[in-house]
Amino acid sequence: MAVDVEVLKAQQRELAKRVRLEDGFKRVRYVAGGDLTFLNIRKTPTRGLGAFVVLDVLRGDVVEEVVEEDEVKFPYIPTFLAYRELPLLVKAFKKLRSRPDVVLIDGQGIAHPRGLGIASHFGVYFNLPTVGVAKSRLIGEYEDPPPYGISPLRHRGKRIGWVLRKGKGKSLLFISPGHLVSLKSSLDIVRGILARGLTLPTRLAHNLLQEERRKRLR
DNA sequence: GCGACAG
DNA sequence: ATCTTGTCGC
Repeated sequence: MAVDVEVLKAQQRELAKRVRLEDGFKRVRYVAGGDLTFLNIRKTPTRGLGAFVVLDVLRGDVVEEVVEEDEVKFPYIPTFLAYRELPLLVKAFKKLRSRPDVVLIDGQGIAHPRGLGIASHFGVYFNLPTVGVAKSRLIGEYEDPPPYGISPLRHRGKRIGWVLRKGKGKSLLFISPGHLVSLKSSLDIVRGILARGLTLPTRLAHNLLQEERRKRLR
């Protein structure tokens, strides 16, 4: 039988009660970024690769990289992304020996119908400060931000995140707090990295995965 | 019922 | 997410 989404919704609502939007970090020096890729996206049990890259924002270099591989059986269902990607993200994160101050996850934080995007889910699971960094919108309304500008992401009248435009004619970035990070800090953390001319660790993890994927594809 | 819908 | 090189624009 298929997936019982009602049970998962109840679980998400329960976990969402644990999400805290007060800053729970002392500094933002070691920032980790996590992402996943799949060897064959058309099949649904498929092989997945998960990676984390830890960036030292102060020195501007990469401190640690890890990659893990596993079978991914859960399908992609909008608003239930974590059930597909969290297991491998958890496995990869446990392989890290350094302890990042904040973790960026590819996907939404609280900008989710039940307030529990994958970044929040991951944050509650490890009780660590997390921020969701997505390339497209799941929920919320916003005004198109000007080049190099930002605009708030709102849902039901309240702010749930930010939309950032890196440059002229460039694509958008959807930022939202995951867990133990305030709305303001979620934006400051991301802008702090970009302002130093650094690549977001989520992007570094993505790049690392593309290389690993090509290797194992032959 | 219809359209939207992270990766 | 993936399939895919060069190419147009700043």
